[in-house]
Amino acid sequence: MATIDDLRSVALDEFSRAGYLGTSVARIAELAGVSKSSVLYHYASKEALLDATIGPALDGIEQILERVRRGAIDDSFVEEFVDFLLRYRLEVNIFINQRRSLVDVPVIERANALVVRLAQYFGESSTSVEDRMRFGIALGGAAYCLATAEDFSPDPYSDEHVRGALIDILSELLTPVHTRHD
Amino acid sequence: MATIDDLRSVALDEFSRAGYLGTSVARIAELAGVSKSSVLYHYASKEALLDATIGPALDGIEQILERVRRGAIDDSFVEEFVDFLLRYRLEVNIFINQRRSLVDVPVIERANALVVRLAQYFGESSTSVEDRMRFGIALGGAAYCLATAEDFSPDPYSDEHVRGALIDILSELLTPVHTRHD
DNA sequence: CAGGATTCTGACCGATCGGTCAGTAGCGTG
DNA sequence: CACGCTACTGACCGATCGGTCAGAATCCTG
Repeated sequence: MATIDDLRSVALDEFSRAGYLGTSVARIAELAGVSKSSVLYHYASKEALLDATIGPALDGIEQILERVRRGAIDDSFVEEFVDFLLRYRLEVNIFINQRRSLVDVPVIERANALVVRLAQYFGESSTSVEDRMRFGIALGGAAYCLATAEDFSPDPYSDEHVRGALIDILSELLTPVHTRHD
Repeated sequence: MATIDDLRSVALDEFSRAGYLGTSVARIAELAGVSKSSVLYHYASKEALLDATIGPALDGIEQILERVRRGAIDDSFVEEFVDFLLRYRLEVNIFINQRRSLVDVPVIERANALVVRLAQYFGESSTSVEDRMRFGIALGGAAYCLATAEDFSPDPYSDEHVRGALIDILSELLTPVHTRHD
């Protein structure tokens, strides 16, 4: 169904731009060119729509977690992580920036748990404050940067350009101090 | 008046935690132990309360801008910038994470303009994508990290510890590539 | 104590919210 | 054509939103 995908696409844009609480079901319906009732026909509730919107991105995080769990964090991991951020930039922006205001929403709690688990992998090798903050800055900063890039620059940069820059910066950030000082 | 300051303090916490849209005037009144009418007696509107909440932090940004305009960005600038982030961590978190969902609020538009101006100072010396992203990651990442630190770690680190780590990380991030490669 | 200003409150308002429901339009198949 | 299923809609609901207002409580000062 084209409508279902359209609704999810519209919801993704609006949930990221105006926020989940700042986006009404009627607004999504208006942007998609259907009635509010039609939105709630395809998706049982506004929450179910959020679920469908960021669900795939959460599955992507689980894949990354599985990969981290198996092997160590090497250079190719940063590359894969950046590709994930680029692919799901709006979804990541949603559950990074709005997770604290949507504590009672199940899918957000799932996102919270995943992010915490991911953060733990970075924190367990080194319990220093700085290394923990490096991961937080990398994640929160990249999410902020990718979602608001068009606000600061009129013409968006090419994805390849942004990808290269992000890999450089995040490699620098996520490489622990003790390995850099070898 | 203790009540007025209490209300602003409560509003600061809630606007940062649950978001401006996710915080009702009644909720603020409940947390402050007064009636909703009393809140709207001291502050003409919910928007005026937001104004009083993040206004001082915006004044702080203007001071930083003035300093940047006068002199170059040196090591002590990062230190001052970190102190600003630590002092106004909740306020910064509010207008960094919610500025896109509150586009019609005047005080948020003021914050937007200030952040854009600050970003321009970093972008004008180098128009490269990477240098622009470095500033975005530093600002968005630090705001995210400082506001959500307690979510990931049960016991908060001391401010001095966080301050030192943040200065290290942001110095590394904000030092342009061309100077590092000298 | 008297009285005016300040502080505070409950009752109420229109608007908007997410969600329900009965009903209809369209479409493919027998 | 007739049937059944999917897609869709307008009307409506209770709840909550920000905000208003008349009046009560409190406080300060003469």
